[in-house]
Amino acid sequence: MARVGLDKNVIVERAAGLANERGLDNITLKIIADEFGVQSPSLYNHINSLDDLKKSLMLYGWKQVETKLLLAVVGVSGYDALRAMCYAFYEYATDNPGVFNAMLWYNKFQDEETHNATKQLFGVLFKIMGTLNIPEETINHLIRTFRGFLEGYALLVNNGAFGNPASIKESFDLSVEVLLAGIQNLERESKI
Amino acid sequence: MARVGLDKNVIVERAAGLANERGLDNITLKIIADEFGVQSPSLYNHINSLDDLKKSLMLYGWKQVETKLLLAVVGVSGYDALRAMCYAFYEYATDNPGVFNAMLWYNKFQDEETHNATKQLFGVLFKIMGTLNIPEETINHLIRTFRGFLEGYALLVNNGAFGNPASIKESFDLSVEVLLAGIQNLERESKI
DNA sequence: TATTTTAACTAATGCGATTAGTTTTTGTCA
DNA sequence: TGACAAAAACTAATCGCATTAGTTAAAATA
Repeated sequence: MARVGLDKNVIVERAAGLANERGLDNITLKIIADEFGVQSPSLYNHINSLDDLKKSLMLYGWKQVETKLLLAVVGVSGYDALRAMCYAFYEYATDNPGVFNAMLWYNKFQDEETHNATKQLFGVLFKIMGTLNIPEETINHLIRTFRGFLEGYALLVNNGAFGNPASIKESFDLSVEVLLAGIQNLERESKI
Repeated sequence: MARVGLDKNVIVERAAGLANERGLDNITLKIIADEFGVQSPSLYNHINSLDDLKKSLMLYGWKQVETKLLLAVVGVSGYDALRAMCYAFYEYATDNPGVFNAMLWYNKFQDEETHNATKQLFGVLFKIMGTLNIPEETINHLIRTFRGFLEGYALLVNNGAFGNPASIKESFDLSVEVLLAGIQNLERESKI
């Protein structure tokens, strides 16, 4: 009955690793508990439920993504900054498929905490697109455009939905250019 | 012990309705069996497992989407046809959130049967983009672009990930125009 | 009409999340 | 230092679910 020194952070981090290895849907409290050499009910001293743990996983992921994306735009501006953020997000999502799934599904938990996890990220996006003379309302729309595409594309990649693996990177490259060119085009034609 | 007259199709259709109402993750064999006034093990005379049922749900969804999208492009061509398909897909995905989830997740079951469910759809997409003078290889990339965006955006909408519901439609409208303009732009600059 | 097949049934297993109640460790305060 | 309170582990038990095995009755077929 020696204490292991668990706490929520440790559990979330281990769960993140397991989710990435085995898939989010395949992790159980039993599996996590075994990792720590502990009985599964013991985890309830640190978490409220499996759903609670998955929500923590979601927040953990968004915080990591935020950090990664903010780093990616240091010293870059305009369309290049947007491009860099797309690549950084894609890299995180495909490197961390389990955590990414939690980020995806648990959008439904959107609340104050979630909001805070991505506050800076939104701030930076507004700044970047602001320098491109895109009005605020349009920026809100375009963030959704990128988010939809990036989450969707990464999800398809992670689930092996694309037959030919060789060209997945090329498809992503082209997709990003299409999005950026589309924004430029609408801007030029003053449709934005 | 009167027979109810179940078969796989009936079960799949009922499961589709339940999934749309309650969410894919919340349907159980018990719930489906109750709907038919039958014990849950009885379902095993018609399906192999819950996973098998979800796979059927995925195929069912893709077939419905195919039909809907093919209808949407009757009498329309070029970029207008692409636009029409985007809207048709989005409508199906948001009208049928449960089935759409099955379509999404069960990409991993990609096999001959799945392939057949969307064969015509791909054919039509190639035809449409072919008339826009887009080379075949690029068409393959662009289908992925659209698929990523459409599935991702619909997923975010279905999960309530966007705060302000009022402007969700506007964001979609703009997103589609960005994509179409992006393709046009790259084409004009001969980058495709 | 007899027989085979099919589709329902009941009973049972096993797994996972979760809860309740118990014991032991650890940290705190007199 | 020693009692005590809090925290973290434990065991035992419940409940709901998917799934399997074996049984019975209805339908289809010969």
